Amino acid sequence: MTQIRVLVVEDEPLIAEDIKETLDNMDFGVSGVAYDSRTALEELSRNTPDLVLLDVNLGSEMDGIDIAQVINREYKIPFVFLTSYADKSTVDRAKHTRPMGYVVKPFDEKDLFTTLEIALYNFSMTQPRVDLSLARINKLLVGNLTQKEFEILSSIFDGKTNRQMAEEHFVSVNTIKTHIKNVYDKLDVHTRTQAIAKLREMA
Amino acid sequence: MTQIRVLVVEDEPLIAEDIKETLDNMDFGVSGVAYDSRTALEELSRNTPDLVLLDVNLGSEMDGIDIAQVINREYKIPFVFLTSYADKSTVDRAKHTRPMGYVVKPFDEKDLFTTLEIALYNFSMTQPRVDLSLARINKLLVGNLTQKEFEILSSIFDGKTNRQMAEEHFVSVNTIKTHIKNVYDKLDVHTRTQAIAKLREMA
DNA sequence: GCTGAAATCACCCCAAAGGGTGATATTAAG
DNA sequence: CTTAATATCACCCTTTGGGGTGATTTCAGC
Repeated sequence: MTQIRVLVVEDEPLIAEDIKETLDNMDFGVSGVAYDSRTALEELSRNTPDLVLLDVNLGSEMDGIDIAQVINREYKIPFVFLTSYADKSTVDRAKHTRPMGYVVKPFDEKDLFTTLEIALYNFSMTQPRVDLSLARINKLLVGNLTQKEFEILSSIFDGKTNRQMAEEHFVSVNTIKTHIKNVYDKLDVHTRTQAIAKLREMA
Repeated sequence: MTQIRVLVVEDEPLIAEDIKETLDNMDFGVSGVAYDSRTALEELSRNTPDLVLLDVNLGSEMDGIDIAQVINREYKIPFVFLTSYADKSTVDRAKHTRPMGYVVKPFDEKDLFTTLEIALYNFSMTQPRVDLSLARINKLLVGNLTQKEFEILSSIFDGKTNRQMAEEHFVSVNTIKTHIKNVYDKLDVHTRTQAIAKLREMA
């Protein structure tokens, strides 16, 4: 199973270890752990993950929110904030970075999993296509759709017609129809609106 | 403009007044304010609102969660919890009542508005038809769709075909098609998937 | 009692979507 | 090297959906 690669940015080594262990037992793989912002930025550029778990309060010059801004500007991958307490002004600042989710410490294993899952799903649905991670996200969340099938499903989600998709992908309408047929089979639906409803209920 | 009628259940008179003022300046009308659970239940039966803003911690025998259960059982209208602090076990209990949203005190005006809006929208989309309040919800959120048009739009959202809708509404497919045409005109779209996308972006 | 909005339905036509089958080229994995 | 998965396309046919027009009924508001 292709795993989602998660970068954990957390200055408390004990908590970081806890998270790492928890993630290892799920369908998520830890691509790296950073105890400070500098290491986090290095990890991002050298070993770009599919998702970042980001502690808001780091002991270093840059805090989690600063890193979030870098991610938005340069990497365009989803991230989820880790917070120990709900300081209102910090939460307000954090909100503006449009995180895909929040996890409150001490975290619950199941909650963590669900939050990451939903974060990935929503991200994949709302962001401009990020082909690199699409296949992985899809494998974890939707089932066995291929990359192409997933892209086409996303287009359906956006309200595109078969003709539009054909033009965008530089293929014939017949090809699009074939992909859609496969999607329907895999999702066990018969129309595009049913497919959309199915996606919604899976989120 | 037909207003959404909101019942405010909050034992702190000062906060209750604050909320009332805030709501009065929006497209929401306050149908009543209850300082305790008994009054809340009376208001619910005598003057049923479209939505309830529910403080979790009331000073009385029943707390907000108990009231939420009554609402789910007997009124089937959406409600949003008001909480001052995020006590984990309370939040867990609250979650099981399937609230349509949470507002944390001290609340932000804009947040309150958005939360209520989304609560109404999601409720209208996920619950079995609640015809009484649908027209109002629709007027506030969607525009000028008639009640029937809105119901049909909801069915499209659920992935129904025209034939299915016709059977459910005991009318001909032609009638359904006419309604759909009107919906498309009003939403300025041309296909059902576009209509769904439009609804999503409005939420 | 007239007006207008809403809901009902019937035609028409054409475009789009769905379902079945089969074929081919490429690539990844064993 | 062989196999399986993926992506590509064609052809068929049927169902569904979308657009245009016009008609009737009902009901609330003026």
